[in-house]
Amino acid sequence: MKVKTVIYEDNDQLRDSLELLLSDSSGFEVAGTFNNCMNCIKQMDSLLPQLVIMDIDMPGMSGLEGVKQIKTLYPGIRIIVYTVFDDDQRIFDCICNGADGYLLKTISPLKLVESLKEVMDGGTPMSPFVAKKVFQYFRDKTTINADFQLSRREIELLEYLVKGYSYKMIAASCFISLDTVKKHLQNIYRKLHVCCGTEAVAMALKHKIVKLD
Amino acid sequence: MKVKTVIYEDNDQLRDSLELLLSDSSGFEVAGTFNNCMNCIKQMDSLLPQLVIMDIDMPGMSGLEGVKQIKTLYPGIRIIVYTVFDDDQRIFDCICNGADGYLLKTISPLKLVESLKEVMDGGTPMSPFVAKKVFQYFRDKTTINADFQLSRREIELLEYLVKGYSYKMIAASCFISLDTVKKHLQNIYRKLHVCCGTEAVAMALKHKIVKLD
DNA sequence: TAAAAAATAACCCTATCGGGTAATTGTTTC
DNA sequence: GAAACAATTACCCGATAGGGTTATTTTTTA
Repeated sequence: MKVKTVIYEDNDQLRDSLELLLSDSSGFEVAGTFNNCMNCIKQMDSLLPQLVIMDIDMPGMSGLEGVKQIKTLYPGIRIIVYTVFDDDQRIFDCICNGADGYLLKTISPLKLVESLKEVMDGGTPMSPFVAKKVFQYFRDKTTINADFQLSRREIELLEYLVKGYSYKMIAASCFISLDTVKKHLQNIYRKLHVCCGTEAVAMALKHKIVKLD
Repeated sequence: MKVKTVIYEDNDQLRDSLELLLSDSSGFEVAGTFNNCMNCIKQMDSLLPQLVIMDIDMPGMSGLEGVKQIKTLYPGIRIIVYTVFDDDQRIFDCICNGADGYLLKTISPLKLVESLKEVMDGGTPMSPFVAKKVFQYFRDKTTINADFQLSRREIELLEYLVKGYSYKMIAASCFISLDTVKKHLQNIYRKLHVCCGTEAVAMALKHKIVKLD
């Protein structure tokens, strides 16, 4: 049983090359090729493919929007983004909108076919450069950039503040006086270099001093 | 020039197999093999490898800790995590601590050697299952879970609040009266189901209504 | 064009916030 | 054992936050 595939690619030559490549490759059957994805939902309705190869930069509607629409209505259809763009924004947008793989056009035809097979096996193929960006993203996002030298007690009070507790509620929860709460918060604001509670909450969450569930 | 490699793996049989596999493979040279990574830094100091293959579950010190220590002192050494564990926590911890690849032990010897070559070419090899988890993580993390029906203006004011602006400062920045600011924030608090500014900031950041840089 | 929603503004009022100053008790750390 | 630090409490005081009520204008939507 061959994999029913639809190709979205606005470059005529490349689109024909892709069709030829897949027709030659045992395992794939090209059900349709289009130079834009403005009617992608209608095309999905009528062609019911198992796999979509999607370019990003196309006239009318971007491939990103196409991925979003198709995945919303047909979450089972596998979508491989195939593009020249390697910037963080587009990569992460496509992933978040449901792409099952992200391949740069620098990939060899052999690797491309391998990747298409991989995605039909439930895998998530991506170009090495994309994989690197994804790993880097995790490292950047989880690195705690600052040590504000807050004491254990101060962090505890800060957690209550993030939860939206008033000074009075914090005092009751910690079994300490209101004045002590004020003193602690005052020290916390000084250490965080902020001047009010709202800013302290933003700072605490930004630097992951306290976590949200 | 062969790639100088060190192997950390507490299963004696597997460790020997790995050494044999890499010795057979043109391109790699095993500089040392160990059944724990308690002295990994000293071993790095003396062996100065280009590549480390790291198991996670080892006696004494976990491979995760090993990755962290080695990457802190020798960021240039490539580290491939090679393990049976496929849970989110361990995968993401290893990535965040600097692993350059994450391979499950279900991988074939051929693919393993390919992946080691890939990482030395600057790539980031990972098992298909790991790639899937990573993509899924992005989708989960960026999905906005709630629609609070805030107007454009309300979101604008909320952004100022997150920055730590006082009501008065917001009024000045938006060129509106203090009373209008109060009214807007009152509506915002009602829509977010919170009762004060600090809680609103936490809610706004939690649900990504506003972003931090 | 009518209705609904968003944005604007004013007034009143009280609880809370948050800074300053000063002092007492335990705990670490050197 | 002295010194430094963390945690605690108290008092004073002014600015701010935030709720209630009412009303006008502008923009959006049906």
